[in-house]
Parts: sequence; C-alpha cells; structure tokens
Amino acid sequence: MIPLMANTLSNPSTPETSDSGPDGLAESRNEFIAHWGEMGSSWGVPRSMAEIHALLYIEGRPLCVEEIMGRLEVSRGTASTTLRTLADWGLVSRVRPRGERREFFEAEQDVWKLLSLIVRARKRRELEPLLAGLDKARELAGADADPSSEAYKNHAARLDSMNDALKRLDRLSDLFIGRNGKGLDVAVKLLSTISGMRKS
Amino acid sequence: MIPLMANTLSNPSTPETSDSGPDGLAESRNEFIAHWGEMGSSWGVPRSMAEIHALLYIEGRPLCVEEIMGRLEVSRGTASTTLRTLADWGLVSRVRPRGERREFFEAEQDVWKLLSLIVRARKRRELEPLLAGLDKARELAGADADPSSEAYKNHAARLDSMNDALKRLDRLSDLFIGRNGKGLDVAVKLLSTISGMRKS
DNA sequence: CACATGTTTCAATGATTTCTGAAATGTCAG
DNA sequence: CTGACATTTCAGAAATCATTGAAACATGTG
Repeated sequence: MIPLMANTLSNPSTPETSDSGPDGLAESRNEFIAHWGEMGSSWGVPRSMAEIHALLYIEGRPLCVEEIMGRLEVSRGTASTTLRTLADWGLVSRVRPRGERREFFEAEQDVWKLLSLIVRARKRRELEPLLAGLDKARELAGADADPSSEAYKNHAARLDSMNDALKRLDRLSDLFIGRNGKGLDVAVKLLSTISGMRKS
Repeated sequence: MIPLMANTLSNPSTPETSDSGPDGLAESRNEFIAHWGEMGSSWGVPRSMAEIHALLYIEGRPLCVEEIMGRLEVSRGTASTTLRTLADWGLVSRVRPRGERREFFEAEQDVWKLLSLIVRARKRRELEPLLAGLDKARELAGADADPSSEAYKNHAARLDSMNDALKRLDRLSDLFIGRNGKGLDVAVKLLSTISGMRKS
C-alpha cells in the first residue's frame, strides 16, 4: 500500500547495505526467501526462480548478477536464464545505472501489480490453451456420435459445464489483471464486503 | 524452453469410419484427459493424478481400479496412491456397489464444487503455511534491528504489504469455498457485475 | 482356518526438470 | 580492430519427482 519505490539508484557500485554482524533483517530476508521459494516450487515454479524473485523483492533495490549469484549460491547460467524469464513475465525490470557496465535487476514492488502479472502470465500460458483444448474436445465429440444418444448428451453437458466454469474463471482473472494494477485492489475490497452479506 | 510432450493418450489414426470403432466420444474423452493432465502438470499436480481425475470426471460413472489402470496405462501402485490422494482432497469418492468386492471411484460432477475443493486444499496446504512464514519473518526482523532505521521500516513495509495482499487472497478463497459449493457461484456472478462498473 | 480377491506400501527404477560451467556471443571504449 | 568485461547459451551432470512392481496387508468366504 505504501509506495516503496525509494530506490538507491544513485550509487549502485557502492554496497550501502549493512554488512555488520548478526542481523535480524538478514535473517528475516532469508526466511522470506525460503518461504517464497517453497511456495513457488509447489506451484510449478522452479525454486530458484522464486528465490531470485523473492530476493529482488525483499531487497527492494536493483541487484547485479554477481550479487544474486553470491547471495543465493546459484550459477551464472541459472541467474541469467531465470532473470530473463522473470523479465518476460514482467516481474522484474532491467536497469542500467549511468556509467555502469553491468546490468541490474529490480523487482516490481507493488504487490497487487505483482499478483496481477502472475495471474496474467498463467492465464495466457495455461488457462487459455486449456479452453482451446476443450473446444477441440467438443468438436471431436460431435464428429461421428449420435447426437441424440444419452451418452452423447451427458458427455457434452460435462464438457460444457467445465467450459462454462473455466470461462468464468478466465473472466475473473481479467478482473484481477485490471487496467492499472489498482482496479484489482478495489475489486478485492468490494469482495470483502460481499462476504459479509452471504446468506446461503 | 517449453518441451514438446508426446500425447500418450490420443493416437488418432486416420478418421476412417467403420473400422473397429472410430468413436467420437472416446476421442473426445481422450482429448479432455490429455489437456487436463497437461494443465495439472504445469500447476504442480502429477500428470497421472490429473489424468485419473479427468477420466473419472469425464466418464461420470464409478470406475474400478482395473479399468483405470487399463485405460490410462498406469500401475496398480500409482492408481492406488493417486486415488487415495484424490479422495483426501475430496475430488473423488469411494463407492462399493452391493455384492461387489472391488472398490469403485467416482468423481465429483459439480464443477464449482470441484473447483472449490481444489481451492480449499491449496489454501490449506500452501497459502496458510506461507502466511505463517511471513509472520515468522516479521518477528525475526524485529529481533535485533534498530526499529527506527529506514532499512527496518522499508523492510517491514514490504513484508506487511505482502502479508496484507495474501491475507486478502485468503479471504477471497474463503468466499470461493463458500458453504455448500453454491455461494461461490453467487460470488462469481457478483464479481462479473463489478468488472462492468470500473472503467478507469 | 485356508483361500481367493482386492488394496496398500515402499524400495528401486525411470523420467523429467533444473542447474552448472565453460564456450560462444555480445558490447563498448579506445 | 582489439581487448576487457558482461551476458547468453546449451550439453551434460545433478537433483528432483513420479512410477513401477512385488511383497505385505486387509477382508470376506466357504
């Protein structure tokens, strides 16, 4: 909710974060990274991709590849590939400080925008192909079956109700994606109020 | 980057009619099973678990283990383990026809109920642990840091906004789960109307 | 009880995904 | 163009995850 974009782009070559002893902040960051990585891996996202993202998010400042590699103990190859993917998903952006040869990476800091980017990516890569697959299944069903048989009608009804539900989810995710990563905030707030008026 | 997957299920030879059985329904079922399996595997669900579920859903009738094994070419062990998991998630139920020794399995046919069961399971197994993890990270942050430092405040704000967003998602999923798999339908309808009222 | 039938478990195996590291490629300043 | 540095790529290695198959277990039956 609070704009956290106060990044210290000014002097990226000088590590300005604390490097002193036992640091609660560092512990806390590690905890966050570990949990985010865990979650990622149970949702089909490579653990180190989730970890790299978590690191960039929780640091809140642009990091170079070397720093990421060192912090998470991943290879250059993994870092490069993963950062490209994260950039493709729109979750991190590339930054080139003036007079700096290296590339830096910075994670989106607005959490709702973040979630909406994730939803958008998964919708496109998984939900939509599935819907297309259902259409194909629908066609195949009609190919040579007797359209008046019970079996056909039941089967078609199953495909249709699945299709219907997933199309609604698709629309729901459109809502989530929202125009400017803000409409979604509104939507969820509204939803919260709805939960109170449930009567069942 | 995206591996091509062989489709193990549908092996559509020539659409020649009047052979042994060019059954449009069967083709259609295979198509559905293949796509559902595909989706499952990109969401962290073992392909064969998704396939078994798809088979039970699309057949719409109780099947015994033998039939499942034969249809999807999986081992007895996989079938048993997977069916137990599906039953734990509430997605399939065990059925024992009278005078029948074998156990039969039947998938939930109400799609919204189905989705709400999935949401419920993932919420409990993944979202809630993550929220607990964030709490822990929050504590660690307070351990020895200077609570008035900029670094501390920014870090805490990041954890908080993440926590806040995920808690809302959690509540949103409660709404989805609804009482009897019906309140959720209402929720989605309401959501649809919301999408119309925001233009930005 | 002994048997027949059906189910579960789990170590071993197999398959797939992810990661590494070094070579190839790109970029830029002089 | 050359050299210094940065990034990407990708074949193979490693790690992870899913599956098998057979033995152990369960349950009902004569």
